[in-house]
Amino acid sequence: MAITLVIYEDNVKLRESLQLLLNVESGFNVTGAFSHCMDAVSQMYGLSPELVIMDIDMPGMSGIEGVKLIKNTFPHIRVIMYTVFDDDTRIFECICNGADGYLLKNTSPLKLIQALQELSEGGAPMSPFVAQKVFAHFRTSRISNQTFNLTSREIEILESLVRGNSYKMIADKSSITIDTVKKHLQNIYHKLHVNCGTEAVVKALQHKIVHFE
Amino acid sequence: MAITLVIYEDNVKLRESLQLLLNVESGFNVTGAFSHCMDAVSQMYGLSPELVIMDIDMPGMSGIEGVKLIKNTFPHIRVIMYTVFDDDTRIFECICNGADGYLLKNTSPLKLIQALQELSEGGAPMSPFVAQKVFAHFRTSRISNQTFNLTSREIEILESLVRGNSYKMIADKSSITIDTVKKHLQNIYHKLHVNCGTEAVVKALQHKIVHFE
DNA sequence: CTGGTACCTACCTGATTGTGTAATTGTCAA
DNA sequence: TTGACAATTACACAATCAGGTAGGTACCAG
Repeated sequence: MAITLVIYEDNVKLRESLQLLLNVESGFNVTGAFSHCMDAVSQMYGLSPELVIMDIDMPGMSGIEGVKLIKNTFPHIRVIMYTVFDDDTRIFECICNGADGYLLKNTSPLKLIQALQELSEGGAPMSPFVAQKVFAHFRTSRISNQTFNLTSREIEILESLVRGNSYKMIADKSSITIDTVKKHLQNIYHKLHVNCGTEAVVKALQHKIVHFE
Repeated sequence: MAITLVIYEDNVKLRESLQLLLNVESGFNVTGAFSHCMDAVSQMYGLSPELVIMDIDMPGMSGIEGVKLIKNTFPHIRVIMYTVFDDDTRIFECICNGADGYLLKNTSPLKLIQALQELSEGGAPMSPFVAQKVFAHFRTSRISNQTFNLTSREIEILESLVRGNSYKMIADKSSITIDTVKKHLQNIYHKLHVNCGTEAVVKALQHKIVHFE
């Protein structure tokens, strides 16, 4: 069962090369290849491919807009960016717009094929350079939770609170009594310099002591 | 030129399997395999491998601590997590501590080898499930505030709640009675499909209905 | 003008949350 | 071994929160 895909790439030569490469490669079936993504919605509707390869620099509408257009209406279609641009701004904008992968154009044909395979399996293939930037982003956006000196047990309780559990539910999940939960939260509130659960939740999320689901 | 690597994994069978697999595979050379990472610093100093495979659940010191230990002193050594844990907290903590990749233990030997190759080339190999979580982290603002249809008054009340105000304080600030505040919040909870203030706060921040100060 | 919606108020009831004090156990380091 | 600290439990009291019910005003669209 071949994986169907559509290509958006304004460079004719590259577009035709990709099309040829992937159609020769067993396992893929290029059902469409276009020089711009302004008609992406109707094209997705007509072709309903599994994957989309999206260039950024195209006439009329950029691929950054294109990926948003596609993912807003067809969130199940997996879109990978394929571009020469490796700056933070474009990378993060594409990911925020729903891109599922990000390949630089210096990628070898073999790696490209591996990436598309990975993409169809639910992965998020990235060129090494891009992957580094993505990981680096996590390490900078972190205001060490060390400053609050919460114990692991306290973090557990706090996380439970953030997940929307009541004292009673926290008690059950952590196999302790409700009074102990109260005590822990009291200590947590002091350590976080807050006065109630609501504030504690905000602070926990803000300082990434606990993450969104 | 074989890629040198060290394995930290407390399960004897798995550790020996990995060692065997990777030593047979041309291109790799396992120069060390240990059941805990408490002596990682001296081991890194002695063996100076290019890559490290790090389990999380190990006696004494967890791999989460281990990766921090290694990366703090040897930032050039590339460390990939290899674990059964797929929760947000552990994943993000490992990345923040400097992990360069994150593989789940259900990964096939072939994929493992590909991942190690990718790791040594500067990439950040991740299991598909992990990759999705990492990408999802960038997209917290994608769900439109419109979907909840909160009125401006309700957003005002909700924001006040997020800022840590009690019902009474909200009532004062918005110049309404405490009973009205309750009624508004009741409506807000219904619209957000939550059952308490804590959950409402999380949802408000997650979907950027209200922003951090 | 009638219905829908946002907004506001009030009251009642029960559950939950937050604070204080006090005590026990285990671990770890000086 | 003593002291510090994490984790635990308990009880009591006050404050706050959440649900339900029942109304009232104002404004806008059919």
